[in-house]
Amino acid sequence: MADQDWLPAAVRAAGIDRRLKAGQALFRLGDRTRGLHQVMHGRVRLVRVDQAGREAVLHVAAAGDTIAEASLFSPTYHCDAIAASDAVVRAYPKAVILAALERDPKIARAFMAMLARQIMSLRTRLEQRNIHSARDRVRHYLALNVGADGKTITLTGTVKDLAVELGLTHEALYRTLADMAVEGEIERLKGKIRRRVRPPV
Amino acid sequence: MADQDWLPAAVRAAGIDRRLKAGQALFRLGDRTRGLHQVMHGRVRLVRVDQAGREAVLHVAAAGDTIAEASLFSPTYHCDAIAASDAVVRAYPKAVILAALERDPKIARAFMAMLARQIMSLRTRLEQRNIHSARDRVRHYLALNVGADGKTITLTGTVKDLAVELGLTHEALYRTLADMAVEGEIERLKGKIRRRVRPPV
DNA sequence: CGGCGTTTTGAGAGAGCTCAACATCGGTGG
DNA sequence: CCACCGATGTTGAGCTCTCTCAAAACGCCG
Repeated sequence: MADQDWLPAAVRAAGIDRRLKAGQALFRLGDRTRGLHQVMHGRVRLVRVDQAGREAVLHVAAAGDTIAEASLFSPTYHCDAIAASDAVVRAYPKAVILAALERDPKIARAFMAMLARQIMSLRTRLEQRNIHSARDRVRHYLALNVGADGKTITLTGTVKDLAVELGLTHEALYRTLADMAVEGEIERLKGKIRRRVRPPV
Repeated sequence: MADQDWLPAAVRAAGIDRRLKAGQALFRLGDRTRGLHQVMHGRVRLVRVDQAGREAVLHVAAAGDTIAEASLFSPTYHCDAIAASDAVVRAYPKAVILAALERDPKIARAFMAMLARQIMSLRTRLEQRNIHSARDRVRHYLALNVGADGKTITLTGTVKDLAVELGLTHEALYRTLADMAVEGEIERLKGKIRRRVRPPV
């Protein structure tokens, strides 16, 4: 989640930085929870791997985001955290965070609000996965990620990454984007997609 | 979430009951949030409806569960709540809840833990939706919902309901269950499914 | 320039969806 | 008590869409 502002200065001071290479694991499912992590630089994927070896991306944390807030209340992590790029992650000891939450209702409230936002975000993603058509799934994504102008979407990574996030194969996504571009529903720019409000007939 | 125990007696006393008929809406996406709801009797579905009219079930709350915890921090609801059966729902005013959370760190902590559990549960469902094969999706569900004996799963509703929760058509689910039963992977009982550890060759 | 990952296009197959028909069960009312 | 009715449960057949496997063009970086 982007809003890490609830972290009080006293807690931030207790953070310990750790450097990760792309592909390196910050923690694995089942590991004992050490505390709260905050991405300082780079990006970290939260994933679960099923027995077929398929990766389900639960969340992609960018610089500023915190990771594993839910694990503060759990003895072990419930997913893998893998660096999506070279990254720097700051760890805050569990006890320090919990103490801060106990002490200051304002901090606690901000934390709860952040958890609540995560719940809403996860529900939105669950809704997205209920959409069967690749095109509609893309439309859903675009609608939720338009910028302030209401028509430009900035891609956070490669199209391949987006495919994983959307739960599509990259081929299917490429084809869908190509079709939509041909039909004038979208324009494809460098690292961006522009939605056209009215596709030309 | 099943754990509503964090609700202090003072707050519970402020609850106002409301009776819903099957299919009736408790609230709709976009409505102004009034507070926290707790299902006293019956079941309530949290759903989002896409433009194609397809319903994505985000959560099914049973008796004792609370609803819309996340909406305490949001001005409007972000999904629909529809009674899945005749139901009784108790509403707690937002201000009362927030005051209790502010006052008592223990309550706050219990609330945070519940939000955290919801996040984990949603992530598990997201993982489930990443499984393509109907059979593997059923297996995933069964594995996560076995009872204490490690092999019996109690169905909470109809098979049709389960199909919706799994994101499958009811036909596909019926067929999958039938196949699994024929091959001896499961046994189907009245309202229950029993997993067989070793399918006979 | 060579290598690697992304982007792109092609062809085929499989799995679930859709439409359709029918069986089954529980409740309701004559 | 039985006929009726609606919803659930069940099975069939065809189709569509995405996945899978394959191959090639492109772009970037050492």
